[in-house]
Amino acid sequence: MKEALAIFANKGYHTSTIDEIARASGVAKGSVYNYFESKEILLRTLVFETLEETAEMMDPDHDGIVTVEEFFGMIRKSKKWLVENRDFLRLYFSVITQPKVLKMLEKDLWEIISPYIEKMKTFFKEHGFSDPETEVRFFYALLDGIEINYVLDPENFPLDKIEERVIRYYEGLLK
Amino acid sequence: MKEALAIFANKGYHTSTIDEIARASGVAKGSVYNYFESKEILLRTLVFETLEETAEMMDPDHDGIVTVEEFFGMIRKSKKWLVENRDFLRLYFSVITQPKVLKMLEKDLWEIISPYIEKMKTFFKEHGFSDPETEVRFFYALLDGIEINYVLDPENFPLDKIEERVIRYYEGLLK
Amino acid sequence: MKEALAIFANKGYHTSTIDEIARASGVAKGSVYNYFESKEILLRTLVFETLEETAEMMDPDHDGIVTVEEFFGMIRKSKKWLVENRDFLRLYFSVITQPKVLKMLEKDLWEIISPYIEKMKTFFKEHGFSDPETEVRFFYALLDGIEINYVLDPENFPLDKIEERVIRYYEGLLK
Amino acid sequence: MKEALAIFANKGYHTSTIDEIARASGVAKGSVYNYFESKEILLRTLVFETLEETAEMMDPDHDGIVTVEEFFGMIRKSKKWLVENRDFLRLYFSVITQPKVLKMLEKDLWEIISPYIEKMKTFFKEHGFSDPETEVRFFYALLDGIEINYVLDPENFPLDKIEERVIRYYEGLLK
DNA sequence: CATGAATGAGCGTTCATTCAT
DNA sequence: CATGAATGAACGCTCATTCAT
Repeated sequence: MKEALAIFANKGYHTSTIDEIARASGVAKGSVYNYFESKEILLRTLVFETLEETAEMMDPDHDGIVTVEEFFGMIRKSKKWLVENRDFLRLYFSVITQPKVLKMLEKDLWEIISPYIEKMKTFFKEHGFSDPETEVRFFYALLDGIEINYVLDPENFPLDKIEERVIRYYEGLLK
Repeated sequence: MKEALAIFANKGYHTSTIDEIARASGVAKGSVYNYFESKEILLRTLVFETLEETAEMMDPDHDGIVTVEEFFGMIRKSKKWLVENRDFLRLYFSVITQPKVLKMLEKDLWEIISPYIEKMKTFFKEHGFSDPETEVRFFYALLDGIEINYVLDPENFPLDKIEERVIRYYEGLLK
Repeated sequence: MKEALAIFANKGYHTSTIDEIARASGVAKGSVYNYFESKEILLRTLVFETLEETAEMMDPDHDGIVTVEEFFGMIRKSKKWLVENRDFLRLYFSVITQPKVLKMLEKDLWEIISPYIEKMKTFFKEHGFSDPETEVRFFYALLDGIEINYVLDPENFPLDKIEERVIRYYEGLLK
Repeated sequence: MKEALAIFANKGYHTSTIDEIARASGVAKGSVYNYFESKEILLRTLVFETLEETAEMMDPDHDGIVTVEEFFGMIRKSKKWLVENRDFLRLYFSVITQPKVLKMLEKDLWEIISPYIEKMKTFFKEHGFSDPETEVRFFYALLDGIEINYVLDPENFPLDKIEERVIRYYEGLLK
């Protein structure tokens, strides 16, 4: 799976071949099929496991209430993760923008993501935002936008400055 | 090209076939090759022409100075365009996140986009932002994030509310 | 036809396209079909006309009897023609060695060639060769071999010396 | 490869299809590509392997000196081989006369052939020929001419008589 | 008679998947 | 459970040929 991730991320799903992945992993092509029913399921498994790990790691709260510190902590953790997982994120974006693939993933993706959305909704609500629903969407849109811009041009995108910009912005809103 | 756009957008570049596009367009497979040297060039042409049109249409200023009204006008136009061009945008995102394809497009994309970035940089500078460079990046990241979220889930994404949210935010900053 | 010859000779029949030939000739693709029913017939016509011209030009005798001088004259003329028609000869060899094409040409080729064989048979017979039939075959095989060797490597094949070698050989036999 | 040879020889390289070769060989089309990277490489491999085998088999001398007996033996072996390998030879001639293909083969061909040319040059030199270089060229041109005439019309070409004719000729020269 | 856009059959090649060993 | 040869459906692309203008 490690090799598959690297290859999918660098060449794109359709342009990567099972043969390539097998060779890079040091196993025979046939062996890949002992672990994954199909190329699509390999991708799916790959994306999910990473996503679940990430989600867990990123969980801003482990007790049910998101504090302001946890909120900012999460933003900083996001950035760190982003830098360390460029490859995955590029793959992720390329996958979710492939209509067919999206369909196959979206239900499960939603299950991973929705609890976070709920928690953030509560967080914004408790800090006096009049439309927490929209606020969450706005917040995640902003993060997604930053991620995609970083992933597409990691050399030039001023990630640190943007991070500070985001934090200062929410500091203003949350105080 | 219209059919190609629809098909590429709905099925993804690699999953779409020339035969399909030809049939949908009511011409023979071979005829496609009278107009486009290859599948890749069809895609490229498609993306570029739409992008150039859009860029021109979206130009916030036609005199050299971006006013505050033009800035907000541009945001509103963006939203309108976004709604009307879901298909294209889905294709666009799926294309720029495909590593190989990106390489083939990036130089030319940059040529289309960079003038806008420059203008916006000047705009933010003249309105007293201390780091206009970062501000532009932040602004475009936000727009990209909104776009991608809308495109991936147009039914549920509260585009209107988000638009108002963005406008109110920049009103606060620009007054 | 001139352009077709050049192109067929340089790229081979199957690798050359009608489009290419039309463009090189300064006419439209469709026009080619006003003069030649098909690509194959263009080739056929080409080969034949050149072959007939050549045959006529090469005719060692115009009165029915081949003299020794005419015989040697013909050898010299052959060489001259060979140098001037490398292109055609390469095409010719590539064509007659293509089984399918051969079948389509062989009957007509034979009609062009056989009178010469007959004349040469008589020539050798009258000069005391015990097996004129074999002698003619030997003679033409020798010429063909020289031609093919020259055509395949015109820079290095010592055509002049070989010509002298052949002439001296037959001088020995014919005196 | 056996089937490929037969098919290439009988239909010509460009007119033969991989599908046909696969079917004749009793394997699937895709399997051909497990053994040969491309149609061109299949052809190349085919020609080379046969050529190398032949060259080795035809080697007139195994000790460094070509004797007169070995010389005549080689001519006789040539004839035998020629009769048994009509197919290959037809393919061979059709290949070397295809301009493009020639380019791709010529360097390697030369490496196979040139040692024989050298040996023959020495042979003719040691038997008192004033211009061994030309003599070798003449000799091989004669053989090539015979081969091509035989291959193009095996039913009628008097191969045995020609062989005797050649041998008698060189007996005259070498005594 | 010239044109060149349109056609579509056909081919080389790829690659996910299977399965006998 | 590992292997990798075999499979064949599928696709991009070519090009001889046609025909309406």
